Amino acid sequence: MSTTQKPEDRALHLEQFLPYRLNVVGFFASRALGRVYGTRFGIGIPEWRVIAQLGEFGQLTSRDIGELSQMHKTKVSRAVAELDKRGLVTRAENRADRREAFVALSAAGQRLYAQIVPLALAFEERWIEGISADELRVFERVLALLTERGRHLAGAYQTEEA
Amino acid sequence: MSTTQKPEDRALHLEQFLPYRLNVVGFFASRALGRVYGTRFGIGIPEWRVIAQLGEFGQLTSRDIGELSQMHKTKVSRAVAELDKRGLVTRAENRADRREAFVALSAAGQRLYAQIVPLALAFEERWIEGISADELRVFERVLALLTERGRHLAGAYQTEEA
DNA sequence: TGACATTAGTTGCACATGTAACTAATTGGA
DNA sequence: TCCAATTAGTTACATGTGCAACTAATGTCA
Repeated sequence: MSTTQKPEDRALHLEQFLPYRLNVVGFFASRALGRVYGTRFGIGIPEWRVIAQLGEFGQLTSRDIGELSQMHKTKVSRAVAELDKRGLVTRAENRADRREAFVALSAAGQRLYAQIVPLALAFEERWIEGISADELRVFERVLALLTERGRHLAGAYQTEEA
Repeated sequence: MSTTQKPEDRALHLEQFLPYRLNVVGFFASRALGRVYGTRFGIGIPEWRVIAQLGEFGQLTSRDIGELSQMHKTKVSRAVAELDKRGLVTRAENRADRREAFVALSAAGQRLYAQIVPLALAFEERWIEGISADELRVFERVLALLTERGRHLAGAYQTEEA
């Protein structure tokens, strides 16, 4: 017998297994942020993502929001409906294509956005504190690559690009 | 007015926002793996984590499994029950402490584990292919740091360490 | 023009999951 | 010894979410 091992014969250690590790850190991120938004503003992650995109881009259709923030269209639909119910967004039918509607932050929504953004940035700041710029650059580059490959390995949602 | 900006006055770009990015990549990881296990073996992520830990450590209580694999005790309970129903694990009461039970892979479970491990490792391999060892080292170190901080920022489950 | 395909968005349904409450067993003092 | 506190594990309940099916509007092509 050979002592050489095919990569596939290596042992598996879950705590070193990259997909597992990424899932865990993503879970922590989501949970920590959800705690910030939830306790102070009473909104969840999907609602936060909608607000963030509208705050950045001003006016979007639900379809756009879903594509930009990687959310299933039903999740977007429900988040927008919830924000509408709370008066944080407005919906205006596109008269050139009456299937879709332009969603935008209301005045109250803009005030909320202005409150959340500093908290979000401070949260991020505290999280990456002490990590060198060089290391962060490498980390973010690898992360972008893994995300792009992951998107394909995962197989897209119906609504995402084919 | 000063032109200097406090960090908190920076604009927010969701697609650059680290918690968001980590959550997205973690979602892709989970979904891609779930596809592999689900289509070929009919098991989900929680079941896979239980199997992985038992394959690695041989015999564990549900409590241990939850701690090692970062899962809520109810998720572990249900996953173990499901695997038990399929005959993939065995449960043996600990006679020294009859509250808990030792869970282990059955013969069928061990065969399944032996089948899954190469697939999981190949999946990981394909995912990180082409990334230099140096970059990966940096990436994993930063990832470990972010995970540890995220664990605290997220606040622990009831069952995790206080 | 008309028929079929496509798209934006919503909703019914089934399922997964966290919280809280629970049972049963054990531990730790007074 | 006895009672309160703790722990392992399960379950009822409410909620979140994806898929499939749906409606309404638009695009396409003959």
